[in-house]
Amino acid sequence: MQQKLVEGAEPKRRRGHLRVAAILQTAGDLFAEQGFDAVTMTSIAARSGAAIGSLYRFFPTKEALADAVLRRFGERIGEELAALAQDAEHLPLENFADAFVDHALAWAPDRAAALVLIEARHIGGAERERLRATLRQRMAEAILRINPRLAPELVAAKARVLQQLFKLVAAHAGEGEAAVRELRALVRCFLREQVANA
Amino acid sequence: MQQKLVEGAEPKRRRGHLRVAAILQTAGDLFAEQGFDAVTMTSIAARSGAAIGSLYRFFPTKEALADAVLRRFGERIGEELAALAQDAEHLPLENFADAFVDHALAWAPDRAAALVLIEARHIGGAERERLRATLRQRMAEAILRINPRLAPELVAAKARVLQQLFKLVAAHAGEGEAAVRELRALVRCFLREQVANA
Amino acid sequence: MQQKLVEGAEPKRRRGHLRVAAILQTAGDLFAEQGFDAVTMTSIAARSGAAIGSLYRFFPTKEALADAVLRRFGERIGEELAALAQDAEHLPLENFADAFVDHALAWAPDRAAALVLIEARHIGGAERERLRATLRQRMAEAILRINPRLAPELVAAKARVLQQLFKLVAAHAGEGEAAVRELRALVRCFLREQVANA
Amino acid sequence: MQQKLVEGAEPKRRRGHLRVAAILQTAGDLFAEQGFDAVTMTSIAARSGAAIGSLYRFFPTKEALADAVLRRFGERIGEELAALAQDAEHLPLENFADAFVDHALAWAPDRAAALVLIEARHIGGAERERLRATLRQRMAEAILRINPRLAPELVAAKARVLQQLFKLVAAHAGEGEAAVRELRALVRCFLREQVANA
DNA sequence: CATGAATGAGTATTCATTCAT
DNA sequence: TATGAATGAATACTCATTCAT
Repeated sequence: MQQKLVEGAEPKRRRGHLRVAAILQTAGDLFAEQGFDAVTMTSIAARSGAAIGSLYRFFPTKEALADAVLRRFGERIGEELAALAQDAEHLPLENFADAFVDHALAWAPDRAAALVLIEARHIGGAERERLRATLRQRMAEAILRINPRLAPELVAAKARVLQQLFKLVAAHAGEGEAAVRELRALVRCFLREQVANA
Repeated sequence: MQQKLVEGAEPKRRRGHLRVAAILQTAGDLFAEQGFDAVTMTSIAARSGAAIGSLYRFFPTKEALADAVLRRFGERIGEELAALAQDAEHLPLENFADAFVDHALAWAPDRAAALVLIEARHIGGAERERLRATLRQRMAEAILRINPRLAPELVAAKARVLQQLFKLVAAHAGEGEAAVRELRALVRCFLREQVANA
Repeated sequence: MQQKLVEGAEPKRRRGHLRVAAILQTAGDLFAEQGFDAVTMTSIAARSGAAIGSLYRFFPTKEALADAVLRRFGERIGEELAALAQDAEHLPLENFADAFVDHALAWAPDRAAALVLIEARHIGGAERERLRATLRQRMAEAILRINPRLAPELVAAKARVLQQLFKLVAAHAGEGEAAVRELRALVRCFLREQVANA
Repeated sequence: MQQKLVEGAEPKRRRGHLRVAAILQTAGDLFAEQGFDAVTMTSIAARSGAAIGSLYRFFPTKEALADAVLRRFGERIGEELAALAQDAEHLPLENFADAFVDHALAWAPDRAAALVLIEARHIGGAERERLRATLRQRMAEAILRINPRLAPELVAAKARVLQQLFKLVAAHAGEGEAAVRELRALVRCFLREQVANA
């Protein structure tokens, strides 16, 4: 009804950039702790040390903020997984499986916020789909590097499973040695039998 | 609607049971569709044909209602999984793996509500923990039936993985033939190498 | 996004009717005093003795409430003016002019709220247009009764002027004898020269 | 408003004047378009090309700005009406009536902003009263020129009516030939019977 | 002086829960 | 006992105003 003059603009000064980063971090933490709906914009503002008005200068709605959190997560994990996919070529299968598990465990804390937001029905499906597509793409790359002769539709199906395995491993973060050993074995089993020797 | 048949208690009690069941079912459906926070007590009442006041007679708070939904889910899947665990003794490993996958896929719709509620941080951790414990217990039984010589702590670790595999499979519901084949292979792989031959 | 169950429903009990009437009256007064935007739903609730939630049971938005105020005004003044238009037949021209002025002066306080709301850009044009059309219709009836031979397009143009004269007179409420005499003369002048002898 | 007008002040002062004029014009337009409350200081700044901070240098509050808009309108229409009042002496009654209607129609767009602000209860009654007094004064002058023998209190009452007639005519801007003819007749009727031959 | 980022009180609206009928 | 009208605390979002740069 009225032009949203600068709303949602990129911050122009360093202080703005720092503030945006702080807000995103805080928001991610809170979303992970309490879920999308339970988190109030006021609480995000308070915990990130910003005024409520400042929050809205950078993110015009709560959903836009959640979108941004998700996007930032997508960018960061996208890069990480690209590097991981690279490893699929150099590393022996066993070592790659271990690297895969290590990555998943390391990312577990950050995943929490992303999971909450992906599950939340409020978040624009666009951002969600983009993230999903990115992850699946990375998984497909890894699989193709391990076994380049696989048919495309098989790659797709296996990429989905591998992606779920990433989630599965992350869900075990902080469970102790025995659990990690089981996970390593499971991933190796999958990579050996369903990818390498498919 | 009917007031005093013969002596009151019995028919009333039955009516009450039916009403409670209807409410639980409706609530579960709505939670699955829209998430815990998005569902209003009013909408649950309306869709289940109860008055809002009646809702509060049976469940003193929204969280209590969610707890009850979760508990009912736990009871039902607990029984199902007990039966599944039984099969572990009679069936050859491959067939058990298939049965496991079939069960997980069949339960997928009902899982939706449970997942939403487990994720929701409002739900009393008690109910959540009880559900988790039940499921893990059933998984442990199945594993022990496949390989009774496993050490208890190993059984526990593997039960957790198996439980996550149940979730992983359920997450693939409606994904098509190729996906299901991958899942069957994955579960077989796990059962053969990490349970039977551990 | 979710069914608005009973929201905005007609009240079913007497208490509800009284409450609705009180709210409409209060809202009209406040709108007249302070203008649409300056009035808060909270202040309407407080002054009418209702809880804010009760306000929203009957009127789902602030605009809906304003619409209702406008509609009630339209209904009441519509009836009044219909009676006035009747008089155009029985009364001599001079007396009708006086009656016209008297009516306008009597309605002045109620007009304030209506004017504010008609001016407010938020109010649904539908309600506004309906009110305008009603008033113009009554004016046209009066004019036709005074001079039935007038061509339709002339009637329309003169009805608009007469309607504005109604407003003009109302704007003079509380101005004293001299002013009223001037107004009576003006209206007579208009009716005699531009309606009766046109 | 002027601080120390010795050196360097001139070009700055001129720039300031231009800027102030631009702001007043923009503010007037926006108030007319959207109403007092709906217009934001930010939007006025943006549309007038000024920084929000500059806006507040010239006008300490939103109401002060509205006051200034109203004052400027008063000054301009005051001059116009003074010229119109002059005509009352030279022109025959009929021609003066036509000039009156023409002026009112020509001023209609500018009136919009003034009307909005006069209606808005935020505006200091002082400015409002001053404007009203100016207009009534001009109308009284015109009336006295037409009929110098009228008693002062009659002049006052008739001036009020004439002022309302100005508003009434302005409200008909853009209504077509037939309407304008009616208005001319109405004004002539008033001037002839209630002023010239009173 | 000019700028526009930051502030936070204030607003419409929702919904879990209570309680009079 | 059943009902659903009433309650009001809580929440997302806006915008006049200030002040550090």
